[in-house]
Order: sequence, then C-alpha cells, then structure tokens
Amino acid sequence: MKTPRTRIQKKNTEAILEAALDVFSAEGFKGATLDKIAKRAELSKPNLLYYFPSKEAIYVALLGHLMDTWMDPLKEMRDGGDPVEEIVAYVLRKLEMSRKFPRESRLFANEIVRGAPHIRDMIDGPLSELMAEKAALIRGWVKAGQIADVDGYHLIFSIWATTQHYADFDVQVRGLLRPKGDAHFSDAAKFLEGFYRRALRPN
Amino acid sequence: MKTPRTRIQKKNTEAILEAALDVFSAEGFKGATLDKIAKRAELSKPNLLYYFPSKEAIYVALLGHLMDTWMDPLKEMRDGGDPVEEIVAYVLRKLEMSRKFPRESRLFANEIVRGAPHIRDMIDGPLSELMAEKAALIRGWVKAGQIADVDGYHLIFSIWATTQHYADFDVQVRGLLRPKGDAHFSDAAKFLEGFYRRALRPN
DNA sequence: GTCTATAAGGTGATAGAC
DNA sequence: GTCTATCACCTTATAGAC
Repeated sequence: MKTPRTRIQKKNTEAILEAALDVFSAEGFKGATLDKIAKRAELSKPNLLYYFPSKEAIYVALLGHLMDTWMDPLKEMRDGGDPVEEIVAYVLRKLEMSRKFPRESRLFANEIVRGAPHIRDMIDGPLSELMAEKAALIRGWVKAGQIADVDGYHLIFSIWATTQHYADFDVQVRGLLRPKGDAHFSDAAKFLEGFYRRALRPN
Repeated sequence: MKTPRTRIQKKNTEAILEAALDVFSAEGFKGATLDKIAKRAELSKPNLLYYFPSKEAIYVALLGHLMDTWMDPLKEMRDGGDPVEEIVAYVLRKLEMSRKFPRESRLFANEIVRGAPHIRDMIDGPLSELMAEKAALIRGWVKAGQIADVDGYHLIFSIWATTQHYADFDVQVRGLLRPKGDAHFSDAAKFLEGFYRRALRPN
C-alpha cells in the first residue's frame, strides 16, 4: 500500500480497501476481480494498481488491516469479576461483531477454509500467543472451581464457531429463519447467553 | 452427468467426482480449474467434458450427490429415550462427520459463505422442512421439561457450528493445537459432550 | 471414447499520452 | 495521478482426427 500523503490519496486508499472488502468477502480471492473492485471504488483499473502493486497486495493489506480488530474482543476477556460473566460477555461481544462486521468474518472464513495461505504467520504467531494466554486464564478459573471443568482451547473454538456462524452462514440462517432484518440476532444472543451460562456454571 | 453404463464409465465418473471434491473443497468454485481436476482424475481435460458438459455441471452434480449424506445425521435424531442423550449423540455423530469427511464440510462451507448460489433451493426446500420438523421435536422436549429451555433452531445452528468448525477451520485449529494426526478430535468430543450435557440438563 | 489443437473470452498487469 | 489502449496469460469449451 502507498503511504497516503494527500487527502485524495487517503480517500482513494480507503475506498479501495472498502471495495475490496466487499468483493473479496463475497467471492473469495480467486473469484474477486480487479474490475469489480475498481468499479465499486469508482476508480479505473490501472488507477487501482497505482495505489497497490497487485491484486494480492490489496488482499494482504486488507487482511493485515483487519487482523487486530478481529482479535480485540478476545483480548478484552480478563481476570477480575465473575469468570462466567466474563466469558458470557465475550460471547456477546463476538456475536455483535458478527452482526456489525459480517463481511470481515466471511473474509477470514474464506481465507482459513482455503488453508490460510496469507495469514499462516499470524495464526502461528500473535494469535497462537493470545490463545495460549487466554487458555491459561480459563485453566486458572477451572482450577479455582469458578467455572465447570472445560478445556480453554475448545471453549474458545466453540465461541468462535457459534458466533461467527451467524455471519459466515448468514444465507443459510436467513433461509431457515426468514427473519426481518437482524431480528434473529437478539434470539441468538438470548440462546447463547443461557447456553454458556448453564454449561459453565461450576458443578 | 452421463448415466454410467459400462464399468469404465462408472469408474471414470467416480474418479471425476472424487477429484472434483478434492479440488473444489480446497480452492472453491472459481479457484478450481478443469486442469487440476483432470490431472487428479488422470483424464484429459476434453475427456472430463465428455462425461460432464461443463465445470459447473461437475460442481452441481457433486453438491447434489453429497447433500443427502450431509443431512442424514440430523434425520436420525428422533423421539424416544432420553432427549439429552439423543441430542448429545447427534453432536458426536456430526463431529465424526467432520473428522471423516472434512472435504465435504469445506465444500458446503465454501458454497454457503458465497451465498449458496447453487443450493438455495435445497436450503429453502428439503433442509427447511427437516429443520422445522426437528425444531418442533426440540420444542416438545422443552415443553415436557425434559431439557432446558432452548430454541430449537439456534440449538441446531450451534451444533452445526461447533462440529463443522473442526473441519472448516482445520488449519487454524491445527495451527493453535498442534495435534498429532486427529488426536484433538477426542478432546473436542469430550468437551462438546460435557458442554451440551450441562447446557441441556433440565433445571 | 479419447486424444491434439485451438477457438473464444476473461483477467492481471503494463505502456505511454496527458 | 489518472486515463486509454493493449499485452500476455490463463481457462473454459469445442472441433475434428483416430
């Protein structure tokens, strides 16, 4: 990505990333074309390639740009207060991310289903460390008898899975529930809250 | 798909579908090429197109071929016996599907993330009916006080999400757990079994 | 039924004018 | 910085020999 200097450059760079998020999340890396991204960003195709050297560069910039946002909700799960409430709060934050940022969720889903060729390093590095830290936190809660005996890794996997499902499989969820707008998200929140509360309650 | 008449035709048709499952599940519809499928099926590219009229025809045949297999575990969840055990058994069947058929899971994941352009009818038709039936079954169990008060649709979504996660996000799961082979699946089974049992236990 | 050759169209990226 | 024109490549699909 060209480091934006003028106001126009900043605006165009942002327009490109916004358009790229639209197209890559909906069609995957291969399915996306520079034509579609250019049209949505209201730029010519060569002009896209003035700001980014290649299609892959746009994709990588987008993933890097969003990675931190994606890991933030988990970072906020901390010790202090009631562990069950801490975990339930994380579940609800993550579900809210699915509601507000479904394209971002699908972008990562696409990338990981394909074997995560562009973010392997992120998974093996920063995400792995964050995961280890939070799994240890959960282990501590289990040992202190504050929550039921669960494995931290699989608990977090289950939270990712259940919440991202509403973004990644949106079409299926809507096809089966036929909700008006996002109405089903409050049902999902109610379900998940009760579910995790019961499953985590000690003894 | 050509209706297989000779032994050779049957063998080739199967080889094509097997190769197509490999390639489509790993690369998505757009990312897959006839070259890759032909090479893996050990046929020439025009020979592929002798058996199937187009790339899309192979893809559609594959999805149709696998749809029933994919819905079967849910069909087997029935009334009779302890409802909690019935649901837990479904969870474990579904997890076993993720272990044994990860490519199939990723094929559907790819398709649905992209908006399910080829299986919309299946979702709105047969799957919708099956879902309604099983949601009603769960509602009955709730009303009889045999399981905790949960919404059937969201319960089934959570089961799909948590179990398919181990197939669809396999790379991420392995990157974080570094398991030997499929060793982590028994941990996942243990986690999910305990989790659903506690969450569903009435009062 | 299976092959080689190739048509036809799309796509990422570059050249060069302005 | 942005555009028009275009190249080089890849991919689906077909033609036609055997």
